[in-house]
Amino acid sequence: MAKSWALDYDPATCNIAAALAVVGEKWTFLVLREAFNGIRRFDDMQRRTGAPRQVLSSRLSRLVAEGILGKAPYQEPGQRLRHEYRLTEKGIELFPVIAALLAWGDKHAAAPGGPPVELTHRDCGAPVFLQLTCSQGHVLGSARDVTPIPGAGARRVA
Amino acid sequence: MAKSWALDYDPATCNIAAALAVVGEKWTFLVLREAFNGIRRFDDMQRRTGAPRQVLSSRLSRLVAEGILGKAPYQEPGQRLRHEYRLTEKGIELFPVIAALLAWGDKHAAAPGGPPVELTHRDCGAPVFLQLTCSQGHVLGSARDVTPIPGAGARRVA
DNA sequence: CTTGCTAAGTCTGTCAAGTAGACCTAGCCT
DNA sequence: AGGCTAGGTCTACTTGACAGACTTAGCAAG
Repeated sequence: MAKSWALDYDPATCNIAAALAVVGEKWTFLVLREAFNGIRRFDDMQRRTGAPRQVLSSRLSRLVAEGILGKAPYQEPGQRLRHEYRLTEKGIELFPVIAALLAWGDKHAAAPGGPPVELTHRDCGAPVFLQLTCSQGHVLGSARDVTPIPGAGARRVA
Repeated sequence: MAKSWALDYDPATCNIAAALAVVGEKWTFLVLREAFNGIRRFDDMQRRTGAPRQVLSSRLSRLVAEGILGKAPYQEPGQRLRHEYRLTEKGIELFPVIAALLAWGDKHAAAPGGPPVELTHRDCGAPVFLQLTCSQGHVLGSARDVTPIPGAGARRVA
């Protein structure tokens, strides 16, 4: 690899950093994992993530403020009014991030005994995975087949 | 959605948590981003991520210890011996995580002016994106088409 | 040979954030 | 009235992030 073109561009504009500013904190991903598992209640979240209550409270508020989770009141019969947290569309679109972490974890950080959870296609039941694809329809085998190039919003460094 | 099956299983075994234990810290993703950009030297990393030198030092050591980066000596003519950090195969396989964050950031957290970086297919130049696919060849439109099920390593909660 | 420069760190003091555990509150149930 | 539960908040402690100065090795210029 030659000297990287990236050195000539300003990294401050990178949207990875922007995404991480919203969801990059330690417990946030675990909260999202549980949200994708269908967990919606504070105490279930707390028990399953192990996050301190105060941190969980703060992360949930943040995710609601960012529009990744919605907070809605609901009431079960004979119970008092409660709130539940559900993924919004914006939140659901974070799924590839979670799926990619899961795939990597299964391969490189797995506990013995096989994967504790598997993703399947709702319609046919077959296992689901992430694939790098280009708009010409080629399937890419690895990140080595990807070339990052400066886009419309790129700014040269002074 | 009915009561989640997930409540009956132990979340401690989840490989997402295992992955996050390795790469889940605040600056780690930015370090990886720069690594994928072809940045290999400490000072370039420091300047581009903005991480405090001490934190960067500690994150790089961690990533080397985990086998995600390799530290190799090299020498340019007329220069003294230096070290560079390069992604290992294990590190390269984290690319989908970065790509997923980038895609989400482009859509939901973008600065005006368009994406600062785009991913293209090395062979044909067309834009690259992540696609959820099942082993039957179906392309999934959204996370809603995915059903997580307990896998071989799942443990019921007592 | 002394002084300076650069890359790649380490050291120090300060301050924000995470953490454990107790406490609080509203509504329902007995 | 008293107790239970979900969903928090309060307090005190400990860890980690941070900025800025210092260190070290090797090359180079004076």
